[in-house]
Amino acid sequence: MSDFSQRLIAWQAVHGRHNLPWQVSDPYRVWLSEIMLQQTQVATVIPYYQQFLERFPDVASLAAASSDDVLARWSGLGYYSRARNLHKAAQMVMERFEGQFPRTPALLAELPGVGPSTAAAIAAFSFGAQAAILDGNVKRVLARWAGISGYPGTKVVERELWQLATNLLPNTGIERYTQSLMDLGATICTPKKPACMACPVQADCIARQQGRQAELPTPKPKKVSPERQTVLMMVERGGKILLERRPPSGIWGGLWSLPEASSTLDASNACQQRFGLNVEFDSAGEDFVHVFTHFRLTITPLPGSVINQTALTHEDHLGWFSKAEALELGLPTPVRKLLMK
DNA sequence: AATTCGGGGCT
DNA sequence: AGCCCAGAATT
Repeated sequence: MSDFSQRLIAWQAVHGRHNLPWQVSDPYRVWLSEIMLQQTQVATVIPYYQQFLERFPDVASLAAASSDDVLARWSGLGYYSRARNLHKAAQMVMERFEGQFPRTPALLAELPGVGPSTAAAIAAFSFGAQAAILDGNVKRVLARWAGISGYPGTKVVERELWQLATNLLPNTGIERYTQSLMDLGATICTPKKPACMACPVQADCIARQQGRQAELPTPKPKKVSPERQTVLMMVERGGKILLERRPPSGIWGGLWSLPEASSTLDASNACQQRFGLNVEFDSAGEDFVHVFTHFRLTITPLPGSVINQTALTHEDHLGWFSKAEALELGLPTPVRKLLMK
């Protein structure tokens, strides 16, 4: 049983990934990579990671940055609460932990954006702590190897997987073992068509013995994703466009976005009410669909020009930007696409 | 305990 | 057109 970890460690040494840019012992770099990699694939993260490190080479520089600067570097990666929490956590490391990352999973998990699995990964990679991770890769590997059925998002199944992950930990070599689980899930024990013949634990894998690789882990029960609709107003005045900073929570929290209207008919009224602007709108652009995890958003772009300004609006969450200036901001992807056209 | 957070890559 | 990804915070 304990030989599970030894087989994985031996396999990783030969067949694992060894050249990922965050495979270092600097806890700042490990932490940054783990946050970026939450629900995000390695290939997507790499360019963001490198640019982010150039701009914020250490935790002190990140803590001292403005939130606009941090969000701008995150723009396009998604799950923007990660960027807000990252910034807060950097400040917490500076103030509460005197610039040094804490060394235990429990303390690491007190940083915003660091949950149980991420805390364990940071502690294992940076400090060699005996801590179990449980990300999507590990859930799949363990559910198949141990033949655990049931959707891992439910509490019962998740508890069972955590228990198993903890029981399987090796006494030594935690860094390579942790990496081996991620590597196996990413390269061999893949969601579809796993390469079982190349797997170091194929001999005692329950899913393989029972031919249930395609059924495990049990998929999330699917629901129809609702449709939503919005109008994004592209209000121009003297070569600049009006952007609005979104509230800190909810969709696209904290990002700069085109102001929304509930309908094309309401746009003119909305500009008058909210911005004190008399705007003449052109005909609407072509609708396009932006897909989120849990709903589909149909966007109607609506260009318009300011006729006159009836009230002074010097609000902190509003701004006029040239196209070039706007593209430097933290923007949601569909807004970025609209501005680039 | 279930839902809410993005976006891209892959099949 | 779905599915999945080095999940956590919120409700």
